[in-house]
Amino acid sequence: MDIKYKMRLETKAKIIKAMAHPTRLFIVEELSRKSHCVCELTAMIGADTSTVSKHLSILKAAGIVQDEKRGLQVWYQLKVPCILNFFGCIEQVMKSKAKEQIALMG
Amino acid sequence: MDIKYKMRLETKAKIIKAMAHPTRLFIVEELSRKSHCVCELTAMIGADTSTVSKHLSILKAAGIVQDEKRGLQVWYQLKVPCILNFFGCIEQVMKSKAKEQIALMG
DNA sequence: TGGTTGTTTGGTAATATCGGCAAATAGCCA
DNA sequence: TGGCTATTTGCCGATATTACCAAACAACCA
Repeated sequence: MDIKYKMRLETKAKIIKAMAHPTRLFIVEELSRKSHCVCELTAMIGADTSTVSKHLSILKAAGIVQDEKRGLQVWYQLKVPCILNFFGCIEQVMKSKAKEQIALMG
Repeated sequence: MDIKYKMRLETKAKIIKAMAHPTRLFIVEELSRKSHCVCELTAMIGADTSTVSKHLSILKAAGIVQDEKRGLQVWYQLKVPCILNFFGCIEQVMKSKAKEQIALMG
């Protein structure tokens, strides 16, 4: 495991970690449908504005979303739609786990 | 955001979080090539056996890998190959970020 | 310019994650 | 059975993440 490969793994892990939070997952799913301003997302999530803003900055730093200032508001949009393909796989993991649960009970 | 959807998001986040670590990412990549026992992975990673074992148990709990006892050794294999599709997207994010860096430098 | 609204940043306390050591456990073999 | 090897579990200090409040910033408008 050379240093270069190690750094690559760390970079990848950071990007994945950016999505490893329920709120940020929600944001990504919502932005996959359409762009939203921080105020809209805050209303949907029901947390403090600063909390939502920080989640967005994490997603932005990871390169997953991008922002654009429009007057007073800041609008966010999904930058990498391929992220969505991934969700299908996650669902598959969930289904597989559910099946095992049932098998264990049967 | 009803409670059921919230729980679903938390479950998904847990699965993603399981991969959001360089060592666990390495394990997933290695297991995508072939099965390995804990001892092999430990040698490749160069950390304490207990540390590697814990990473494996996190991946197992998430439903990403499965284990099988063979004598003294425990062999792990990737359970959900679709996870690999995701890595392509992560690389895309990395490339997009790299491009921006270059653009910024002019 | 001063006030208002939308967003980000700084500080802080609660909680979670991580890695290594030591001890426990499991399976093999003499 | 006792010893040996491979793995897991318990514990603990160090570090990271999270959410909220308060304060700072930015852009608009009267």
